[in-house]
Amino acid sequence: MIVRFGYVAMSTIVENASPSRTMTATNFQKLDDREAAVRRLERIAEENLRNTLRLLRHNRAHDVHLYRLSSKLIPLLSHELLSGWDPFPVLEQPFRDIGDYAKEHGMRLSFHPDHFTVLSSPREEVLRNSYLDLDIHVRMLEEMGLDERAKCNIHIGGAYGNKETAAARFVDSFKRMTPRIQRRMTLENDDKTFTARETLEVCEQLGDVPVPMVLDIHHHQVNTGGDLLDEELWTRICRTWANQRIPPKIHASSPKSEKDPRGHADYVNADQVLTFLQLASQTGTPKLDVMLEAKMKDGALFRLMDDLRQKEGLRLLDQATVEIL
DNA sequence: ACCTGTCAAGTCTGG
DNA sequence: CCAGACTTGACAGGT
Repeated sequence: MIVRFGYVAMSTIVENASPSRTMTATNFQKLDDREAAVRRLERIAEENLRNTLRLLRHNRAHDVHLYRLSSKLIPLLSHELLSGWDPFPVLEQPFRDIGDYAKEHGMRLSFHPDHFTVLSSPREEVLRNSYLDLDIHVRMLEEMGLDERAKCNIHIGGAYGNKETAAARFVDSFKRMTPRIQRRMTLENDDKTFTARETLEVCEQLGDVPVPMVLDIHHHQVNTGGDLLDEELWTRICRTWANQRIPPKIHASSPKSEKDPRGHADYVNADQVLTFLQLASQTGTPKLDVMLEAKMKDGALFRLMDDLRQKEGLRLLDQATVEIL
């Protein structure tokens, strides 16, 4: 089994390369000249996109083929203060540059809209904003010229006292979206509410619109729902990735401490990751992508590779890829 | 240069 | 019904 590793949004190695610079809404309002303020937002967005491209070059130099884009590339986009603002024409070239580079080097890019995107919400306004947010994320992938293999990953959302009705509401809200958005989505189990099996069941319920599931092995560890992560569960998860033209993806991170097991540690424990990789390899998974969610970002990735180098039963293919033997 | 409280957005808990 | 926690990188304003 071939396993590629990636990291999220920012680098702890490349300096001054934030893809998430922003401006607060209060500060935007303080500026007298609205036109100038809007141009400043556009400059920040350009800089975020330029830094994203810098990070992709860094990734290329270190064989990292997997990267999650920052959701904060364009500050205050979709904020009501900026209704009517369309920054995309100005940002056309920087978006395309990112997409071109990613395609040229076979990189897998994704987004993870944050926890304000909640399709299980009973509140109409929350749902409407969630739709808008997803639309924007998909729009950015389209501006990059990336095909449907570039996904947006979200959680099921809140339970509101009744997980079953919440899940049903999620399914309903999901089905109301256009195929254009639906085909870009993946669903991930969370650390408090929807377990791996429950998330998988939602994916399976959406059957006619195939929605792959991203398994987060750390979330599963702190929210098992009593289920064992075994070959059967993994095989079912893999089935959601059939016909996607991309390998299944998982998220990996380690508990911050015993006191805060849900928090993310600086680095990732190699043995825990390896245990899962061996399970996946045994089920006959040919390829797997692993997104690391550690505080030290790419620093954690390279440390993990160093740690894996010492282990039996695998070999390093390059700086960010291993083969499980 | 460095430190601290605050930030657009949601949900859950506890008072 | 409302305040605070949760969680995170970055701002904003202070020293």
